[in-house]
Amino acid sequence: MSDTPPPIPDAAGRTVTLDDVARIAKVSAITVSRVINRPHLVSERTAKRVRSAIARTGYVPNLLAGGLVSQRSRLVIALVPSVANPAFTETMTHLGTRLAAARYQLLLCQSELPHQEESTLIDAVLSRRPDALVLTKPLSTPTARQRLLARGLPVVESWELNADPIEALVGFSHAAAGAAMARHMLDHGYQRIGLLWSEDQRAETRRRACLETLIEAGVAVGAQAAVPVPVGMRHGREGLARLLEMDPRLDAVICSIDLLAQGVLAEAQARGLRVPHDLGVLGFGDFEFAAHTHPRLSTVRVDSARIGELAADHLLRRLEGDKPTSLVHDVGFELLVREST
Amino acid sequence: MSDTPPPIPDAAGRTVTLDDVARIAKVSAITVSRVINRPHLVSERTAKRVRSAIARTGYVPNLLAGGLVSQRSRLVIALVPSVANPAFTETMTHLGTRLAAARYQLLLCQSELPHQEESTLIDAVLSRRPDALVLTKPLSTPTARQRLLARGLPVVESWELNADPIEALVGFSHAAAGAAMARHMLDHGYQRIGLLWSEDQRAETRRRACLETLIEAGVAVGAQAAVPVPVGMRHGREGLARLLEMDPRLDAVICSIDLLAQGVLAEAQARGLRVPHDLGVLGFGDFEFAAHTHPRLSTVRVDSARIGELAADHLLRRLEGDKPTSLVHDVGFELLVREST
DNA sequence: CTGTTAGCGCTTTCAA
DNA sequence: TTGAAAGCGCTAACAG
Repeated sequence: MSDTPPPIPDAAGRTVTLDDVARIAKVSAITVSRVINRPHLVSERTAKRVRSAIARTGYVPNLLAGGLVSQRSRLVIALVPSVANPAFTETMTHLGTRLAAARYQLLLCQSELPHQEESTLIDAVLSRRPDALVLTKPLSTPTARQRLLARGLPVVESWELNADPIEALVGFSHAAAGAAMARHMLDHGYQRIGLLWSEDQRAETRRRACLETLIEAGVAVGAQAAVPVPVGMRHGREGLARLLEMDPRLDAVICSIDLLAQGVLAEAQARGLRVPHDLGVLGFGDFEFAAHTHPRLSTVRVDSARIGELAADHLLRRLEGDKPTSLVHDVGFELLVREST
Repeated sequence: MSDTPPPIPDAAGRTVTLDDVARIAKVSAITVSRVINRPHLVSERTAKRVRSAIARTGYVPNLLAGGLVSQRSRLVIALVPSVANPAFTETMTHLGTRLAAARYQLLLCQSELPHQEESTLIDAVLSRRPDALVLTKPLSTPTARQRLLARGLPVVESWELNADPIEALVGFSHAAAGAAMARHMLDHGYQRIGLLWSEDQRAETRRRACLETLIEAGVAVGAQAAVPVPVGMRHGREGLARLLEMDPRLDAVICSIDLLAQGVLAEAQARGLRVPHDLGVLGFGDFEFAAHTHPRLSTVRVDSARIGELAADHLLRRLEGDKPTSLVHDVGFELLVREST
């Protein structure tokens, strides 16, 4: 059992500190600190000795202490409604990757757990003293907003393009997307359109714009149904059933999100309705599966990865000391016409 | 604009500290601390004054400082491969909810970002001094394991039931699940079975057991194909195509995960194969969509939520000072026979 | 029930 | 290139 080097925690059970390492390497504590954080300030000879001491002791820096004195935690916290929402995964992957490359750690906080109030949650997050925050939706509580403003913390709000960002905004116009969805259906000549929508603020913005465009064009909106979040395929199936009950002659359904569209596809199939011949189906989000359903789903693509990258870039610029330049970046969206419309 | 009370950060731009609050409330710092952390030790009269001072100043505690001295961060970090994997969402929601109820904050760390080495990642996580860790898969690096062991940190490994846990293990036997999947197909009389599998260690464990059971029963495994992670529906569609090329007479396909099975369903449909008549399809995971595909997908259900609850319970017990009782909890699994087999 | 003292582990600042 | 002193903001331990 001597092939793995012995662990050497401290002689007692005490956790190893910078001073312990310093003593072993016969240097001062600050030198050890420099080897870890600013190695270019230390001679290679000394650094080597220190690194060996770190390895032998299994020293792991205490960022609580480091962050307390330096006022930098190298921590970025991102709020996501829940990890169940596939919309944000690409954003988070790219955000995390880019931040990690700059030695910042991204940690995710689920914001839509039961009994969580927004301003309490923000306080809990701020109490960790992150260097920056990423929000996947804008704050609705004024006090929470003020906390961030007061602190001058770098913040990126994302997946939206509302009027009044705290500091930076990376997203797209949900209203424009909703209108584009309507126009697409209009172009394809659909006449009796049903709307299947999730009870979510952003989805609601898309729905309104969509409905307005449809009405302006004089097209009948035969039926509308709302489903609770978090949505699943189940709501898509049940939703189509409800819609068809309200108006059996629907020739198309627009869905607030691909998950619903997928359910609609399944329900249509179960009822022997041919898509797109008997029923056109349009989704939103371009989730991975959308390109591989049968028939393949027409949808709206949002560049989730790019949102993450832009957020990271802004944050990194801010963290390098740049002034809080207010940024509003529209990443746009793209209507993907596949086989379901 | 005077309906929202004025913010009052510090007179200067300095962030508000405990001492500031104490001065305003005319009490000592420790009393403010008590109002926040152990309110039962403070008279209601004093507490009231303090709370009002907190509210007026917008004070947000600094947990870096608090954690440094108290050696408790009230932070639990969970490692998830990536937020893209729906298997863990229920686990994380329930874990987070239960921990929050006990005043612990759960933060998620993505462990499968590019350029992330396991032991480096663990060190980065440990440097935040969390009070506990939850792993969605066991550590493979011996040094990382040792770090945790040495630190005596409460740790739950989950979604597995391997031989040698660091401390606690909540999961199920992937081998048993694989065998059960095979037996199910056998019971239904399938004769030429294809295996579509993702390149993932746990999936591989299930595949082996599945294959073994099939072979023991003397059933032909006509074809096998592996797909890279992260898997998507796309791999399911392409996978069935490859499988059918290898053996056009396949009468069933077992998939390592529901996402693949969903793709197989779509591809079968696109080719005019009727499920389950022409082709039986079995998935794993019982993701939300599985019950709502057409036909509904037979699969293996794992109680993801319960894993999170059990993990939380163990951690909470440990954090209340209990000895590191080694726990191995088998949550089992359930074969859900729906319409695709 | 409230306060005083000391110090957690680290980095900043200044000096050599 | 290295080090000494000071202190970040908070809570444990003890005293009153």
